Amino acid sequence: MADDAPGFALPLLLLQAFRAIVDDLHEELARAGHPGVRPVHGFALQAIRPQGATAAELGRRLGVSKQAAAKTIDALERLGYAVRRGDPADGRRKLVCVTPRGVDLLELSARLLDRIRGDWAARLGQERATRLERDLATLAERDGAAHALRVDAPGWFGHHE
Amino acid sequence: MADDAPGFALPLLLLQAFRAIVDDLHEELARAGHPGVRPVHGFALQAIRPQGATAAELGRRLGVSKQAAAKTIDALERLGYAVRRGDPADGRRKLVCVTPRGVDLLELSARLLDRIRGDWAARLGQERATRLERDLATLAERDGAAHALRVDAPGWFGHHE
DNA sequence: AGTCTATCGACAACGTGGTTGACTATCTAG
DNA sequence: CTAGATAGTCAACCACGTTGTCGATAGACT
Repeated sequence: MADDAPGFALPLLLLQAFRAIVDDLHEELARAGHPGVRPVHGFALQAIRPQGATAAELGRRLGVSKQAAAKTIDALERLGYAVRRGDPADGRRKLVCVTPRGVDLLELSARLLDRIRGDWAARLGQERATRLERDLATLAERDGAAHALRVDAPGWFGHHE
Repeated sequence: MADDAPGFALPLLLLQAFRAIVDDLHEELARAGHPGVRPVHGFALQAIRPQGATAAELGRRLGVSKQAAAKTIDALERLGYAVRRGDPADGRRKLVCVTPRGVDLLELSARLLDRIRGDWAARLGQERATRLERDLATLAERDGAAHALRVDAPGWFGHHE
């Protein structure tokens, strides 16, 4: 810290970069026939794939309650990206599966994110782009272990613990 | 993208790194006598400094409504980090000022963030740390202009537009 | 002065998206 | 067969944003 950037710049930069990428992605998704999709949908769809998941499983993967996961699934179902189907092997479970439209969304997102990554890799240079990702992975570690996804957490940012 | 990392890794990495830093910071803040403070408080306090601000100004700086800003100010006041005082020159305005405790929080946060930055700079090397920040700044740009703060936006991430 | 308009801060109502709790149905171990 | 764990759903609640409205004040214009 005896040198240049003050420490508080880093989290700002990370957040801004995250928002820039996600906003860019969803602008293009909207343009490409997926106007209603929100960031959380992509995360959830990713967490469902590839074998499907139940609401409780999805909740665990996303770090939220099964009730919250169920609401997200409701939204995905309403938007046509997922369907619930009963599990013949277990009467309690309802397997959530990604629809073809959901698969299309994920594949399109992957292509767009590759394109976005390609854009800044072109600006930065391939070598620095790769190193940026590697260094970010280092940053993302805490206590040696990778920080779990935890997109969630109402009030994580907000006014109360 | 003909090479290594798939594009979808990048936003994940950015988000995880952001959370890792912020969680680290607030763990230490809690240990150092600021247990109740949340990320949003630091952002707001920063936005108030150095000359103070009214609720409406703060809302504009943070990209939220003045009512939402007022609620944040309520929290800051309750926690002892800010005070509202009437403006003798303008009967409508109530100037929000950072208390000594608030200044202490900001200075401590700055020191801790410098320390956190120093930690990973030590792991990465000074040169790469500096370049990481520079490259992140490039990433954070959209349409040439820096992405505004916009910590806010209920449902930006969530289920509806 | 008087009036029009913009702004401040506050109050209320509402919406979204998370939470916990309770309940039933079903699976599984003993 | 029974006990306990677990799936999903319903209901209540809470946090944190929103918009709408309102009275008070400031400033400009007649």
